[in-house]
Amino acid sequence: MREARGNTRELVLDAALASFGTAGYDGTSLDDLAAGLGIRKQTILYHFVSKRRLLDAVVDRCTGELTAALEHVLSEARAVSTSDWDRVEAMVRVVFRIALEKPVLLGLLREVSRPGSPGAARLRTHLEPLMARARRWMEDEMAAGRMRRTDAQLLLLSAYSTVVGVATEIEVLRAAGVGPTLRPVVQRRAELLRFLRSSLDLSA
Amino acid sequence: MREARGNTRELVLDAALASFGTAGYDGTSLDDLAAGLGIRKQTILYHFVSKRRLLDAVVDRCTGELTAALEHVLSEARAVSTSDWDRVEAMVRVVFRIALEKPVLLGLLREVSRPGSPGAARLRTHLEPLMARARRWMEDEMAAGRMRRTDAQLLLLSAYSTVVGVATEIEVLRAAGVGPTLRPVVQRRAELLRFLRSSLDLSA
DNA sequence: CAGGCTCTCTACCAGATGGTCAGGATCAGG
DNA sequence: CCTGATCCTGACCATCTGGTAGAGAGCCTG
Repeated sequence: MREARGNTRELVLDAALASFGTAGYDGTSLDDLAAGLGIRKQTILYHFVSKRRLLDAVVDRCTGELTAALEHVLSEARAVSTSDWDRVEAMVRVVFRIALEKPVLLGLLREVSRPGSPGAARLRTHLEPLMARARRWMEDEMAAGRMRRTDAQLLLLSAYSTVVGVATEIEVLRAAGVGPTLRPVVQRRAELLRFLRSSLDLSA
Repeated sequence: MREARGNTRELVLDAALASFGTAGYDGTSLDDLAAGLGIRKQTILYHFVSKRRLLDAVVDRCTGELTAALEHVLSEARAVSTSDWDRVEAMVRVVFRIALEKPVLLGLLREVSRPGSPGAARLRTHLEPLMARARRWMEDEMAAGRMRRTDAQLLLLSAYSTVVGVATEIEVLRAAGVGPTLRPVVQRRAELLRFLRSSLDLSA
């Protein structure tokens, strides 16, 4: 029996992302995952050797998407505008857009960023270059006197967790029945930007 | 065979808190939990009927501790000072102190606050009265013109998630090897207070 | 001492879990 | 038409899971 595809891998990745992001890694069974796809568990194992490697593959794809989106918006912003603040704002916007369009991705991030979680290490190795790059940028800005001088690493981690926190909050709101209204999201984004701006103390 | 105690229940609760907070609910097995205590799993089930109820008990105790600490600091602050802002600040301080002293508690909160997690409902029922109370207070403040008029529920949820986010961040820092230095924590707390102050727009 | 209560244990179970193995179906190329 | 590669599956397995049944040990009370 050979179905239409070639895309089974992708389908499995999608389903795995959804399940890992909502039920968690331990809360996901290969049998359930397969059943949801009308497939047998052995098929999953054929494509991804083990459950652990399936998680790795999911993390790889997601961080890939994320960094690609960030790269894209960065290069675009660099082409159009000269202001550093515009670039920061663009990045925040893209993170929020992702959070709205693909909420499961936030769930996965939450699941996999727990210290001690399988895949936490992998996430870190993927995010490390981004962090390093941002840190270098901030240190340059500080050296040039365009940014208030503080601990770049700390501020960066703080900004990261705040952005992710706010984005996650959207999910909480949705779960609390606040509904798909866009207003609170926009409001929160504005507040966050204000906060970041004062933290960074950028001369716009 | 009867050992020295009567405190087995408490020991199990402690261990369960630690395991649920780090490995998660699904990632915790009663056998491992028992083995860590030099005990058989059936003893755990004797005290807490089922794994699910064990989680409930852990959540109950933790939210109990938390609300007790908040109540305490609130009543104390009310006795000593007259300023609303002092009370807010005192509450933030107590949350940070808890986060530093009992980091596992944050882990549990993180685990159990995931939408769809078992015990999420229970957490909500425990936190609801606190939230309602805070909302009433904020609405009073707004009515009296001492606070900028916005969506109280939204602002509250935002403040909650920010506080918890920052407190959790301490754990992330610790995991990243930033060490038990107090400086970043104090710095973050100061930033957070500044942020809350501007959000609330309290006339101190 | 008898009998009950509290606490912990051994023994056991049915179901689910991740994973292995061998084989069946389909297709491309020689 | 044969062969090998790709993709998928049924049968099977060892292990672990939460949970049950029952017994025995220490303790208190009548």
